[in-house]
Amino acid sequence: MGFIPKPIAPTDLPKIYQFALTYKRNGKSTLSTEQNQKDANVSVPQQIMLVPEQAYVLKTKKKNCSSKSDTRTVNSTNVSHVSTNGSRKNRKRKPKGGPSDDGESLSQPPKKKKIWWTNPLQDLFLQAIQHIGYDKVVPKKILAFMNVPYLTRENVASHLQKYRIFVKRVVHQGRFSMLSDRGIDSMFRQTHIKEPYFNYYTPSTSWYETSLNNRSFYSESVHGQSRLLSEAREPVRYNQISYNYMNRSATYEPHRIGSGSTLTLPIQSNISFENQPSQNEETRTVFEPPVMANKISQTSQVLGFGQLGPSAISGHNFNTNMMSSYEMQSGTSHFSYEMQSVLNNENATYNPEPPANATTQPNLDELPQLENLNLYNDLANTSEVPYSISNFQFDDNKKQGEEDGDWTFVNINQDQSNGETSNTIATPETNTPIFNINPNQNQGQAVPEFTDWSFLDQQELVDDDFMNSLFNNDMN
DNA sequence: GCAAAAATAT
DNA sequence: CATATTTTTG
Repeated sequence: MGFIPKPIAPTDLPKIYQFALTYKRNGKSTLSTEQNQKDANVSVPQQIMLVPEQAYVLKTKKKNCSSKSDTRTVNSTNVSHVSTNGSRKNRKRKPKGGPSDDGESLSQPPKKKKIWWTNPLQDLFLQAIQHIGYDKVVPKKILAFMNVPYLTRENVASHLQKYRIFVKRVVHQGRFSMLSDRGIDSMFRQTHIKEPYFNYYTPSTSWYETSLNNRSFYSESVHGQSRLLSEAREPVRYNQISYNYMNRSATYEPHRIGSGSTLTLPIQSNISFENQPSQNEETRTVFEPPVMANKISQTSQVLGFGQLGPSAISGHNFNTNMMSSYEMQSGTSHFSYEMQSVLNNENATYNPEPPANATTQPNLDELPQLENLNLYNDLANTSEVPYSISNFQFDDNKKQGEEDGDWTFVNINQDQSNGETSNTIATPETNTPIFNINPNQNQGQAVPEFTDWSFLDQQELVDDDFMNSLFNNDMN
């Protein structure tokens, strides 16, 4: 006869009752009218008025003994669970505000409306995380940033929980050694894309798997080589994402910024160092270009994978993965641009601002072009591993995990003292070389030559890893 | 009936 | 607040 939007309120039931009553009396259905509702309100039986409590009882009973017959039972005490699993908790869940037996409970719907995380909401949510910083983000801050009236802290907390689980899963799966927040966010956002034209992803695949398998977000390898070894860098493409998602993702794409975007929301994350594995909390200098070129021997730290063996593990330290986003274009690095933004945000503390006010666009012209950090320019001039330009010392305080197949930070050492460049990957704690990563060199007997380069194909290694080394480590 | 999402409890 | 558990939804 009609529709009652969920959640069903107790006051909706008289209407149903009215329909039934009218039908019974007149032998036909009647749409709800003012008159009908008035009639209903005076004649609703007590049982129906108590339906909310009933429903709870019934639900509980149904779960245990699947008794569906006594729909009239109110306030049954036979609600305790019959646990078939001894270890399982067996508590009764009370609706918030606890419905009492009096009629007052009827005026307070015990259920909250279920939040539907639409794409705009989701975007805002992700922007909040980006703005606050992954390691500092808490529900309350997100809530303040989002400034959506009907959202509660609980809503946000629940969603944040899901987000963190997602992040953890992505990291653990090890498909990518490092992901910028752009990568993570776009993947996470995929889960909430509901528009039909996005639905050519395999429906039966869960959203994160779909995202992980969707390699079109990442540029293909060039010249049949690992991208890692190539200077050519294709821009990340967002072919299948509508413009409003692109806007957020291409945070540092200068030509796109401000060009009629619907989402010019805060683009810069506040990089937090607080949770970095550093002994002190003092602000560290993360950038010092002039030193780099003259280094003979240097070490940087990147994420590695299970190939490194059981010792190369860590917990889910993901704080640095959620850094500012950026986009590389072929041959042209925006890396220095990125660095400047990092510096700008170095001491940023949480400062909730309405998204509309948070559109800080870095001025490209004012940014020093730190050519020494132009990763891909350097790559163009070397046949060696791209992280050779890293001269940041790494922090040895990384936690070590237990499992094989997990990821960890590893040290990548470059030594040029012999006139030749040698690179090794080493354990983070003792800097013990695990293998030689120079294809044409063998760095000593203790270090087996490394031949399996397949892991280099797995991810957008270079920029992220390098960034990671910047944020994690003191300057050399 | 399952799994994901969201709500709610701890 | 983080996380565990339950409920709702698709």
